[in-house]
Amino acid sequence: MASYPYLQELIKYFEDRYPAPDTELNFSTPFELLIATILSAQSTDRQVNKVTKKLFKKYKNPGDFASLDRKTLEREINSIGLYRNKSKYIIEVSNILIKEYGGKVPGTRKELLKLPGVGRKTANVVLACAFNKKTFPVDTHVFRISNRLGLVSAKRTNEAEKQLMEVIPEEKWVDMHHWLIFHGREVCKARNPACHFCELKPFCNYYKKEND
DNA sequence: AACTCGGGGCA
DNA sequence: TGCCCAGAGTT
Repeated sequence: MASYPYLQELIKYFEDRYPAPDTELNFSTPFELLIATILSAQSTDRQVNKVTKKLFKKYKNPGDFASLDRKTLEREINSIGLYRNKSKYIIEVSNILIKEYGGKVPGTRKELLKLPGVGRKTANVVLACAFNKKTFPVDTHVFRISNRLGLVSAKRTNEAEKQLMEVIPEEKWVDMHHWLIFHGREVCKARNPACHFCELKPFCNYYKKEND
């Protein structure tokens, strides 16, 4: 069992400083969570939340989306990047859910990954947040920050996923996912990270490397 | 492994 | 204005 020497300090730092994670937990159904997560690819939560708030007032279940004309859906979500692809995915997913899964979101990774527009990260978010399954969603931020902090040493997201699940206590997986994303977006950016502002320097391999 | 989708945020 | 991004699919 791997361990991380600064784990308790890290968790306390995030708990004290960063807002309670709510992005993925705010949706009332697994289906809404799935759609919102598909929409979130390469897009900020502000963009996505703005759209989903309106969208889910008009359309709530797979049936509402399955019969939708693509142009109509595109107009609803065109303030989000990649909106043509996403419209297509959402309508296709909705039809598959109706035909194959009785209108419900499937609860296994294998089934989720077969849905168009659903990759490893989206599947893991749905599994973790809607089905309480043991997964650790890894996106580019989680991957970058967990490597910089030495939580993992991984060249692929799948490796990082496994190592994070070994190092982080299970009850903190979803929180840590959001904390790392928040930290990655606001402070520990891919380029020009705000190290001067970051109190995690003592734990950070990236900072050490840049300053020796 | 590289390329594509894409509007909005930010320098 | 130009650069980049809370991914996934295609070639």
